[in-house]
Amino acid sequence: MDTDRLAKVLKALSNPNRLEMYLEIVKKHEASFETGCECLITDIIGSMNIGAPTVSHHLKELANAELIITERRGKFLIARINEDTVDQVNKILTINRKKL
Amino acid sequence: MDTDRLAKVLKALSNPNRLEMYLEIVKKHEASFETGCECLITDIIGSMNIGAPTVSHHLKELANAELIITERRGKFLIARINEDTVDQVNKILTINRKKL
DNA sequence: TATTTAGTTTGATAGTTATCAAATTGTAAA
DNA sequence: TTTACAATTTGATAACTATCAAACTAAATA
Repeated sequence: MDTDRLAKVLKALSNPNRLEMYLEIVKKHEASFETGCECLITDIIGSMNIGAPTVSHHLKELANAELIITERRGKFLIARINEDTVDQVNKILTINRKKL
Repeated sequence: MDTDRLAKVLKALSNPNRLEMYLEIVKKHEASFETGCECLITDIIGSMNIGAPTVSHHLKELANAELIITERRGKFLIARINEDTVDQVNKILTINRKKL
């Protein structure tokens, strides 16, 4: 991942509401290993203090940055984490300390 | 670190030029374990395609986010990484996978 | 088919920001 | 003390963005 691409990913996470959404999706993602549950967008819209159009906008930003993948489940929309992107970001941002 | 604070840190890294500066400082920081060298801002100003006022502005954003610490060395300015902040950010952004 | 529910699109606005040129400050060297 | 170098401040501008209301589309259900 080059610097421009990384900057775009971080920009997608740089808005407080969007970051909160992302972290919520991560939480559901982590829990899903145990529960098998999926992250319903309708719950996010319900729990946040911003309107549906804004949530929709933020979702698209996160998907555009390839941080999440969205999918329709009948009437609902679900979001999943794109672990690949997250792992790459973490690798770049980690400080390589002197080997002991 | 709460969500708002994290968003601010990520915002500081969300501009391509600022991110490039930051990664440059990290690189010098990592090398310094071997070389003992410090990161001179004058080198960054010389190597980037933006003017000194913009570099100065970006530096302040990075320092404000507590990602770096700046210090005068006579005529020059040096920058150091604030490992604490970086470690905290990484911890939050890492996905906790199911234990085997 | 009519109605409700879930989410999107569009258009507008207020606020933010990256950048530069010009002027300025602080420090060292001649 | 003059000169040169390093970086900051100020003021301006163009571009971007978070948000909302209103209108819309898609899917399920009555």
